[in-house]
Amino acid sequence: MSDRGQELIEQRQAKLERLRASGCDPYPARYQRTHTTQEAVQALQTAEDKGATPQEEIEVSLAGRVTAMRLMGKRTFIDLRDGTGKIQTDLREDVLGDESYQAFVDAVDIGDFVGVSGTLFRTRSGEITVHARQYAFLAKTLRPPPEKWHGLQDVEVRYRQRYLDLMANAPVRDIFHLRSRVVAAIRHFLNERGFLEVETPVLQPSAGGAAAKPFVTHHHALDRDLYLRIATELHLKRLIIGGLDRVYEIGPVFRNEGVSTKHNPEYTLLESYEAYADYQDVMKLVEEMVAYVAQQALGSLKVPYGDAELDLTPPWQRLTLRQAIEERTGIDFEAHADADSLRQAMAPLGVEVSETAGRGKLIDELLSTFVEPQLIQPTFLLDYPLEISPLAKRKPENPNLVERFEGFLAGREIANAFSELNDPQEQRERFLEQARLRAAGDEEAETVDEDFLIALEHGMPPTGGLGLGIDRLVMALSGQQSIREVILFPQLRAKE
RNA sequence: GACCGGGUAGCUCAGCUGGUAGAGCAGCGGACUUUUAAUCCGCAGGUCGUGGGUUCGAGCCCCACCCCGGUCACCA
Repeated sequence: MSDRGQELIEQRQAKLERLRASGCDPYPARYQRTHTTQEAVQALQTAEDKGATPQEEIEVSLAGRVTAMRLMGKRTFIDLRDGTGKIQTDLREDVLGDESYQAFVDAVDIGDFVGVSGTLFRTRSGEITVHARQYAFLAKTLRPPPEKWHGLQDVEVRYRQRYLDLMANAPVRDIFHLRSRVVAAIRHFLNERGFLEVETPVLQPSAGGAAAKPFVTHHHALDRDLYLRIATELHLKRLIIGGLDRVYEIGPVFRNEGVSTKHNPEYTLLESYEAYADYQDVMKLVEEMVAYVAQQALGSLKVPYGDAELDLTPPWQRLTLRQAIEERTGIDFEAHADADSLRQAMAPLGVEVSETAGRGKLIDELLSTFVEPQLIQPTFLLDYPLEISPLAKRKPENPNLVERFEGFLAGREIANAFSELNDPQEQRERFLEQARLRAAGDEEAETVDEDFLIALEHGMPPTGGLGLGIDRLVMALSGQQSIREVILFPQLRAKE
């Protein structure tokens, strides 16, 4: 910290000591509020609407952070903000007394938490204001807050010290209020449909259910490595097997991969499983759920997106993955039965692909490069290649494809779902194929989960399963282009 | 991991072709009893990301490193 920064802290510490010396506790244990700032504003508006006369005074005690001060000699205006809003308070020397007024002015800083009690009135310019008769310091601050007008712009500080970002930037607060409403709406939607919310282990002996590298940790007492989950899928299916016919979990999963505007190593995933449903049923569930969430959280099914808008009204566009890729690249992957053939067909497109990529990886490359960025309006792509879908059930009429869809919105994948594979023998074969890929160097291949296979052998009903990225959904609904803007504490490199 | 851009006062930002570091807000002192980014007068405040180098002289040029952002790679 520079001398200047230290000087600003010392000035505030001196004020703190002055308060203490005068017998004032700068950090009292409690303060009795009668109103939030919002309630106080409403109280006066309600009284005015009823035609109250100015003589019928409304007494309030409220508390908040000082966000602005206008000192005018014998009178000082202070803006107080709490979690509900902001109100102006008016402190006058002739009301508080010389000594008390001066003590306040000498000690207060922007950022301090202060309580004020008095009566409500409107200033000449119409601002609802508390005419203060008493004040109390509730928490003295020792560091200066970000600048009031431009807010906090430095993205590094915004992410590392998110509290400053929330303090200074109202639109940031709005995003996280929105995020909370989104999650609440999802829970309400699923609960109403008879889904049971459950929690499954974060620490797992082997991490399965998705193609991703896990984080490894170690349990000392058991002296064994454990993995942070990369998905909740395999445990939720065990619950379906156990007879909990509709289950869901909302929680963090951890994937040991790079960060980008679309990826954070830990993110929040919704997974749901419904017995006796297939992927067509899940598709309807997703579009209805997202529409419901938007209506609840935003009050509209139309969401601004740049100059255009996203229209979430069901039904969403549906097309097969095969059609989508052929329309945008001219390549029909069904006409290329092996990786070499497909790689040759892709050569003119100029995409870089690794020499070792299998046919499924190549198809996925076509999807993510040429199709996904163009899927702005909500769209379902159906019927994915078997080799990149080891947990999904085959299409009866085409054994190379599975009953799987992904949902896209704002050019990003937000959902992935399938008719779950419930044939234990086929699941075992699929795992063994994954094990071969892993042995060949694919760190993201599924591991054979023997315990899960035993569970499947006890019988799982036909089931439709879903994974939906909460962060990406919130990105689309809030118009954000970076996942860091919708995660309170995104992953950053540790700083000395 | 590669490439591009960025890091200057507590905050927001200027800083020319290399010539002794600037503003606004915040702070401190003063004036001020209807302000709303209050206003007015004055003052103070800098390891220019870090470390080397070139130069008479570096915020600016060169090298290395750190951190952030973006693109790519990675990531169904």
